[in-house]
Amino acid sequence: MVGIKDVAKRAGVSIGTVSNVVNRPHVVATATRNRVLSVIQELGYVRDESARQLRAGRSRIMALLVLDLGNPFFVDVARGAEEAAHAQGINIITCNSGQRVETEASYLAMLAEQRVRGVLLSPVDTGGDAMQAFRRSGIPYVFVDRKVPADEASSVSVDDVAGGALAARHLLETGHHHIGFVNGPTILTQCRDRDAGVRSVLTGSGARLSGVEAVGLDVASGRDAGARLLGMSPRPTAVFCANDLLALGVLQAMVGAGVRVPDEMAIVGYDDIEFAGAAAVPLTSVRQPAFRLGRTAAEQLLAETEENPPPHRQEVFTPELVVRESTRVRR
Amino acid sequence: MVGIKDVAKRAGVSIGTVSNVVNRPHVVATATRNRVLSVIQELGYVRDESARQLRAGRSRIMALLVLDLGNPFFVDVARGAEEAAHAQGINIITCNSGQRVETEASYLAMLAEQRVRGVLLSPVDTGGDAMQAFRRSGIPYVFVDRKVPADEASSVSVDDVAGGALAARHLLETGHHHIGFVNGPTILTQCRDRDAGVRSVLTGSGARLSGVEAVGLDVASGRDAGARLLGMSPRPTAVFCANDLLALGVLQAMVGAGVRVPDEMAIVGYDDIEFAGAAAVPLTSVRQPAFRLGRTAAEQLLAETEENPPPHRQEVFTPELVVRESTRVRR
DNA sequence: CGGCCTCCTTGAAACGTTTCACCACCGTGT
DNA sequence: ACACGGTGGTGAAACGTTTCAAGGAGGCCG
Repeated sequence: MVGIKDVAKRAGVSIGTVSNVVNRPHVVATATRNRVLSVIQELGYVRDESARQLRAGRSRIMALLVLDLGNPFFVDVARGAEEAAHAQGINIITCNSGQRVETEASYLAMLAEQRVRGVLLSPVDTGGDAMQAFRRSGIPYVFVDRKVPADEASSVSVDDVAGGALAARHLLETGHHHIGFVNGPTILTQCRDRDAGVRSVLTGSGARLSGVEAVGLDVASGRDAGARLLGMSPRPTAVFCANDLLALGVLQAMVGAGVRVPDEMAIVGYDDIEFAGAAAVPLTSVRQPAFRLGRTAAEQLLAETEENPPPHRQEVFTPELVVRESTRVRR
Repeated sequence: MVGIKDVAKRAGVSIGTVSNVVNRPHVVATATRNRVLSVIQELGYVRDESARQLRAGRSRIMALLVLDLGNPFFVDVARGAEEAAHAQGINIITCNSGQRVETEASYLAMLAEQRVRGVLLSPVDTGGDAMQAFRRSGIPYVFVDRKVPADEASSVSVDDVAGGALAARHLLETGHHHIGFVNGPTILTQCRDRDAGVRSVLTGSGARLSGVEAVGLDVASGRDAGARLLGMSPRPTAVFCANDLLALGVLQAMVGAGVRVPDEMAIVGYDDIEFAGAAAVPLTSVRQPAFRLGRTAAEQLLAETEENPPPHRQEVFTPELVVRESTRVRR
C-alpha cells in the first residue's frame, strides 16, 4: 500500500511537503505542488485516515444508530440526518440495530472505539451496560425520537403521548366504544408513551380498551396481532396500532379474514409512512416529521461537536393526525 | 481521554501488559489481569481503534454502499449482509448514496481512506473517477445486484433480463396488446437489463410497447409516470414498472384518476417488496431474493478478505413472478 | 549448588500521518 | 555590503496502539 513516504521519495521532496500539498496547498510553490500532485495521481496515493485521526485525535465521521431500517420512518430520519451532515461536508454512516440489544451494544462499542465525531442515537435500551459505557466515552451524542433529561444530552423527539391521545380521541369521535390497541414492545419509550396517551383519553370516556402487545414493530407482528384481535369476543370495532407497519399487518389480517375496513374494523396507524396512504385501505395515521427529526438532530449534534458547544436542547415536535379511508365514517 | 498509558500507570504495570490483558488475556497472570481489568473498568478505558488499525494495517469493519435505502429491497439486502457479517463477528456500516453520483463518490473516497476491510457495492456509476480510484485502493469489494466481468471482482446479482421477460410474457399471456413500460434512469444497469428483457419478449409478438422513463425509482416518480400514462392515447391496457415503488406510484395515479386496476390498467412491479402485497390493489411483482443477495455477497466478501482469498465468483439468482390482484383476469 | 525451563513482564520499535520550529535562499531597502 | 523579511522546504516529535526479543524470578532436576 502506497504511503506518503513513497510519494515524497518519488517526487523528491520531504514528507512534510507532501502533507502540505494535500492539506494546505497554498503554502507550497506551484511547481512543487504540481509535481507532487502528479506523483499522487500516478501512484494512486490515498491517505490513511486512521493515521490522520490518530494524530488529530478526532474523527471526521458521524454515525446514526437506528432502531430499525426496515421501518421507513427511520429511513426518513436517516435522510434528514444525511442532508444536514452533507451540507457541512461530513459523511454519516448508518448502523442498524434491528431492535436487538446485543447488536446495539456491539455497534455502540465499535463507535466508541472508532472515536466517531458524534452519534445520533435511537436506542432500544437506554439504561444498559453498553449505553453506560458509551456515555463515559465522552463522544457527543444526541437522541433522536426519544426524549431524555436535559442534563444528559440533547434530544429531538415527537410528543408520543400527544400522538397516542390524538389517535384515541379520533376513534372516540368517530363513534367507537370498544377500541383495540396493538402496541409494540414496551421496552421502547415510544410505545409506553403512546400507550399513556391512549389511556389518558380513554380513561373515564366509557369506552373499553383491549390491549395487545405485538412482539415486534413489523408487518408480520401486525398480522399476528390482527389474528389475536379477530379472536376476541366481543371484538373491538376499531384498533390503534403503535406503528404503520403493525397497522398494515393488521389490515392484511382483516382483509384476509373478510372483515371490512373501516366498517367492521377501523384502523389507525402511526408514523404516516409513504406506504400508509397506498395501502389496500388507505390508512389513517399519526404523522411524525421524520425528515425534520433527523435533520434537526444532526444539526444539533454538529453544533455540539464544534469548538464551543451550545447547551443541550430538548426539541419536541407535535404529531398530526392524517385521516384517510381506514377510519372514514360512512352514512 | 484515557489511554493505555493511564491504565498502565495506575495499575503499576507496563503498557505491554495492559495490551496483553486486552488482547491475549491468557498470557498474563490471573492476579495482574484482574488488577488491570478493574483499573480499566474504573477509568472507563476504551481502546482507540485508529491506533490499533494503524498498527494492524487493516480495519475490522465492512461497509455496504447502497443505491437507495428508501427502497425496501435494499433494506432487505442490508439485512442479509448484516446477518452474514455478524455471524463472523464483523460489524457492517451502511452508506446510502441515494443514487446521487457525488454522494457515492464521497463515500467511496471515505471508505478508501478508512481502509475498510471490504465493501459491498451497488453503485450508480461503475465507470466514474471515484470508482476508478477506489479500484486502485486495493480494498476488496463485491458487487451486489449488479453483474460485472469476472476478472474485476465477484458479484451477486439477479438476472434482470429474465425478470423483464417474465413480466412482459405474463402481460402478453393475460391478453394485453398495448403495454406500457415505466423504466427508471437508464444509467442503472438494472433498468437497462429489464428493458432488454421486455423488448426481447415483445419484439415480434405483435404487441405495442410504450416506454416512459421516470426520473427516479421512487413513489413520487411513479405517480408522475402514471400521469403521463393517463395522458396517452391510445392508452396502454397494462404497465410494467421497473420497480415496486414506481408501481405503487402508478397505482396511486390510477386510483386517483378513477381508472380501475386491473380491469382498465393492469400493473406489474419489480422486487416484490413487502408493501407490494399490501397495496390498494395487491401488486403482481417480479420477486428478487433480496436477503439472500445480501447474505451471499457478504459471505463472498468475507471470504475474499481472508488470508487465502478464493477466486472471484459471479452468482446469478433467478427472479420469480408473483401474481396478485393487479393483473388478475376477471371473466 | 549450578543449570535449565517455564512463566510473566518489560521496553522499544513500528505503523502513517500532521505539525511546528527551524533553516536556506533570494530579493530588497539602506 | 549588510541586515532583513518573506517564501518554500525540511526533519523530528507525537499520536495510541501491538508485537516481539529479551530478561528476571522462581522451581525443579541432576
